[in-house]
Amino acid sequence: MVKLSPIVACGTCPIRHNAVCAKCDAEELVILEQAKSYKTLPAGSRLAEAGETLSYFSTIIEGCATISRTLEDGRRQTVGLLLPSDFIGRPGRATSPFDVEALTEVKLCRFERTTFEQLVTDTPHIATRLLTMTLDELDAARDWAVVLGRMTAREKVAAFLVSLARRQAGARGTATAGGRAVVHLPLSREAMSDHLGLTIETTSRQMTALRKDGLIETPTKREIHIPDFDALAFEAAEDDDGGPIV
Amino acid sequence: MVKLSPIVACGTCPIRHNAVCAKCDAEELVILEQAKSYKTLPAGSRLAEAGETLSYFSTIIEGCATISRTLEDGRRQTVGLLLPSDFIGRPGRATSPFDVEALTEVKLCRFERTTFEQLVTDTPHIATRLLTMTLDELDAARDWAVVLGRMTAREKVAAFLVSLARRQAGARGTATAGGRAVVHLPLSREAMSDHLGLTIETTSRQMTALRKDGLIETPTKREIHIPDFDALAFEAAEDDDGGPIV
DNA sequence: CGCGCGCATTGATCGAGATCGACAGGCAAG
DNA sequence: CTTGCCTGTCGATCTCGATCAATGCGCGCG
Repeated sequence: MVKLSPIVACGTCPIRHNAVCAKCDAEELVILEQAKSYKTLPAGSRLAEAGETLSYFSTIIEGCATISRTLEDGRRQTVGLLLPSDFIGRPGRATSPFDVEALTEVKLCRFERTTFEQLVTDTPHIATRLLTMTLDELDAARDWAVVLGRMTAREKVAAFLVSLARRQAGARGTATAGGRAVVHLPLSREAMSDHLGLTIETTSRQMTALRKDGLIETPTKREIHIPDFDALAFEAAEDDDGGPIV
Repeated sequence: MVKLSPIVACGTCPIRHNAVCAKCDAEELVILEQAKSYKTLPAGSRLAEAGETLSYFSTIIEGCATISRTLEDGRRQTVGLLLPSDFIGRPGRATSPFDVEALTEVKLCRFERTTFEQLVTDTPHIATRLLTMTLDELDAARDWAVVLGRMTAREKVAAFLVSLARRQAGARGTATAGGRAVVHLPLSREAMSDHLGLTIETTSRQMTALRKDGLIETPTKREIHIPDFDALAFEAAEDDDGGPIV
């Protein structure tokens, strides 16, 4: 029986593989090994284009990418942020209705889409694993809709930093609640604003305001220190369930 | 082999069942028949409360419900709209991070959650079916994030009416594109505003503005006629893929 | 009937965030 | 070094949607 723990270490990749693991199911690994390849792409690469057929599904090993849509008049909204261990691909679907774009250089562990699909068909319990991942993404997307629909600019920025801190802390296995936290911003102010539904000026102003209020420190533009994590989380107007938001 | 078509007619319910069908897999039906029950609940009923354990998963047969979150200070954001044939339940999870509330009287076809979970475990290809549904929900949630993040009040209202018209037309099997369309609003102005991330006043004003511009007609408050569907869709600033948005 | 109540609409005003403009710092090319 | 470009920050002003408030309207009920 395959393990369904959220992070599955694999002999080859340092990061979880979302479907298979050498330790639990050798046969599945064989199927995917022959279709697996590593690839590094520079910042700005289109990992997927809305409507275009994907050749590969991938796990992000390093770097950061966004899922976004651009309207005809240029307005852009990011609807998802992809960090290491996140999966790019929609089992059962060859295309995506959104663009996926690398914000930084990204290292990918790729699988040929058709082979991956075949694996899902042949070993149906893997669909259960993918279902769990998709439900997590759905929760995250809906959480973010609350931020987009009902929060002020200050709350949006705070919520973003808090959620990013949680995800990065989770990846490093360090704790966040209570004390200090450090966030590395893999996004430009523009990319942040696209995610928050704000302009870059407003995002910039809110960052300055949070700094002046002592809620964050900015040694460099891309590095954020959070002296009191709970205080920043309070600014984000979080409700009862303190789960991750991005 | 179970059919994976989007609508699966069942001998008992008039609406698709998302997992089983008498015509394709008798054994699965037996498992669920013993756990199946019909229930009608009045408007305002809580079908699920954030964090509370669900006893049943359900398919909506008639009526309308929302998936929403309420912040401590009272701000509310609807993150999903449930119409007939939609499914309430998260396979593999006993709780939901959001509230599900009936906006109108709803007729449900319910399954005991534990029995349903057992069915998913025992017949793994059903997980594939559920994965497809969840990916659709994810797309819809992200589509709506674009509306919440980057659209004006007028565009939000237009986008909502257009998406509702598409869903209702799809349920009735009537065409929309090109000509007239009729929408029945199952929501109050307040519920609409919660969904759109607006206040009721702004929603109301935009409705009158659309009426004065001849884009909609409002014989009653809950009935909307769309004389030129494409013209309204244009107001919604739709981009390339004209898929459903809610 | 009149009354109260809930929902929707409309008006007047306010303010948060967008917009427009200017400037500073970093950095690569010349 | 200067020049140009890109990103980020900050100021001034405008505007869209929120807020506060009043009115209309349908409906059940005493």
